[in-house]
Amino acid sequence: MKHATAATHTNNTSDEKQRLRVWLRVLKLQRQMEAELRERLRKRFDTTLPRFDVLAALDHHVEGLRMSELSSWLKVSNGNVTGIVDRLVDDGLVVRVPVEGDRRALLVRLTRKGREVFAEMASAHAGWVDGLLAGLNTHEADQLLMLLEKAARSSGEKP
Amino acid sequence: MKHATAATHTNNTSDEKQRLRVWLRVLKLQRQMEAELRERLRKRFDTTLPRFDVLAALDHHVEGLRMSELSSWLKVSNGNVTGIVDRLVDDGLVVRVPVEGDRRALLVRLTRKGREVFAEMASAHAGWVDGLLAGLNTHEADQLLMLLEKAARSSGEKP
DNA sequence: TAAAAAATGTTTAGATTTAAAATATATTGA
DNA sequence: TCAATATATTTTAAATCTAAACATTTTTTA
Repeated sequence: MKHATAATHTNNTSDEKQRLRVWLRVLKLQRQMEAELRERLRKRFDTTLPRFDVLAALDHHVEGLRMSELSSWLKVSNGNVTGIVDRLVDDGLVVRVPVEGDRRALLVRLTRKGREVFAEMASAHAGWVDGLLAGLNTHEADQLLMLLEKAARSSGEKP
Repeated sequence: MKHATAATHTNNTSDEKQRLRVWLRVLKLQRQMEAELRERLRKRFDTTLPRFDVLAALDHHVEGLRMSELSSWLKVSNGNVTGIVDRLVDDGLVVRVPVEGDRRALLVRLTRKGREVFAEMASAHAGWVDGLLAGLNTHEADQLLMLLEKAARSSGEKP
């Protein structure tokens, strides 16, 4: 017996185009929201998104993170984090603490001030995101969560 | 008669958290895919994502785009495009053409070489995206498209 | 029509970003 | 031990990015 035609089992052009559209729409949403959030962070807190991201990561990991853990958590390059942390140290929001037993490594931790400042920012930020995505009801947000998770898993496997 | 409780009609904390998770997952997917696509563009074509984006925009608009149209189409800042186009001009992939009747404006257009080079890149790029999102079937991709569109519309209205 | 306002693009200053090289420290193996 | 290797971080070079300042040109308006 013959197999079904290729189109039944493999990707055809229209599927490829559809997935490309998905990717372009992810990009569009991300850029749109990121631009809005960046502007609000700047106007209200005089800070930037990368700094907020670092503070969020450190707030989530109360015990602190090594530089390399920080960069892999944020999915940015290693050297990148150095400059951002430098500025946060200047602002007194984080500190670099030597790691006992490994003089190569440094633990980055929030200061008390850093924790306080971040709490304020995080609250505003969550409200902004909630407002921007207010057009999605609970069911839609659930579905989106699930599909995005599946997409991320897919794109994370392949490479 | 008393009104229903607030939770019935307004966003509660759990909804806010859920929308925040949606945003974080959009970010994660975008960063993951963008990192992968950037690396492949670099290794295979020795180019960058921003340059690819400009070429794509110009390929889509055969008649050419003004600098300001280009930056608003790509949703990046005005001055940003200047440098990227500069480099593409150096590479002979695009040209700046004066606009008749408005000596302030410049039209950016692909050269023949630019069109040829982009065609190759675009084909590979579409294949990469398709591969990265291969874990989504047609129905899921459709749903994702719809939900992302709705999310983008929502986040685009508020501001 | 002359001055003000708006539009277009570039330049500038500062921050972020990656990839790659450099530096410092730790671990391993002969 | 001590050289080779691995790990952690910083530094560097080049590109990108935003916001704001700037120069030109066009449009509006008084």
